[in-house]
Amino acid sequence: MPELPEVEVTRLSFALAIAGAHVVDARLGLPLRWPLGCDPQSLRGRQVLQVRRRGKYLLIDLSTGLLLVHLGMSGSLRFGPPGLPAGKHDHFDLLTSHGLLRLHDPRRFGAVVYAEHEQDAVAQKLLGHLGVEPLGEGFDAAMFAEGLKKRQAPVKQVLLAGELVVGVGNIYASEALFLAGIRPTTRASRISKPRAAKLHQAIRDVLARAVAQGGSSLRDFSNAQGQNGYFQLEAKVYDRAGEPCRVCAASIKRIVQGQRSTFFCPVCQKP
DNA sequence: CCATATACCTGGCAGC
DNA sequence: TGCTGCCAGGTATATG
Repeated sequence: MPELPEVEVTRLSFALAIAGAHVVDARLGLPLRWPLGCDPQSLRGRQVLQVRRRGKYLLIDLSTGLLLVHLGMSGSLRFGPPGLPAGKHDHFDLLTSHGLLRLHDPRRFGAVVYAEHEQDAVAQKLLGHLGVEPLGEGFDAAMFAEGLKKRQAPVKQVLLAGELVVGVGNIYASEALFLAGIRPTTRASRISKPRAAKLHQAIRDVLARAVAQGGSSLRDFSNAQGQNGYFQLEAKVYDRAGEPCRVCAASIKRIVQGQRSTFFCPVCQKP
């Protein structure tokens, strides 16, 4: 479900409210993608310092250690008053002095992982290979162009891999490639420097705009306060197979790349 | 090392 | 109503 914008929107919606809280209790539901890695009750008494984001991971810094939270395909976080009984898909609760942080994740591809330090092996196995932050200073057009040159895979799959740049998932990969006028099947290595620069800008634009719109709320996404996002209302190609391109009216195509759906305009996007 | 396939899991929906 | 098959926003791991 959540790509970088949804994760960032989630973070923004509860980070300030939870900062400074003390952990009163924690509980697990059914197993998630990876084990927590500690006894949830051992978190009692620790203070929540801040909530950061790295790619699609949320990092909840505690006075000792940190929690890495990933929303997988169907996860969402809620932060609100305690007391609501856990539903069948609520698989992690962090009860704090400021409220209850709850992970709801029907498919359980998400995870909450405890690490003593961000540099520890458990954390680095998940974070260590991640590419640069697309909305940060380190996302440089020239470096991005060079990175693309080294990859033979289709550009869409290079974006999804997250080793060049993080946070671009299946929706925003299709959207960014449309904005850049690049066919998703184009080999990354064959993208010229000017077109790479255009894609670089398109990625920044589409992600920043999606954050501003509160993310995309396909199916069940909403932020930690339960509010929906509106980005999907302005999707140019995603999930629009057979519908007219908003620019040239040609029929939007759907193809499969690496077992994932890709959408593009055959006229606006050149190989 | 690189590129691609597989596995994890539940629910919604179209079609019969 | 209920069955079947397909689809879904991710990514570590296995395989070629």
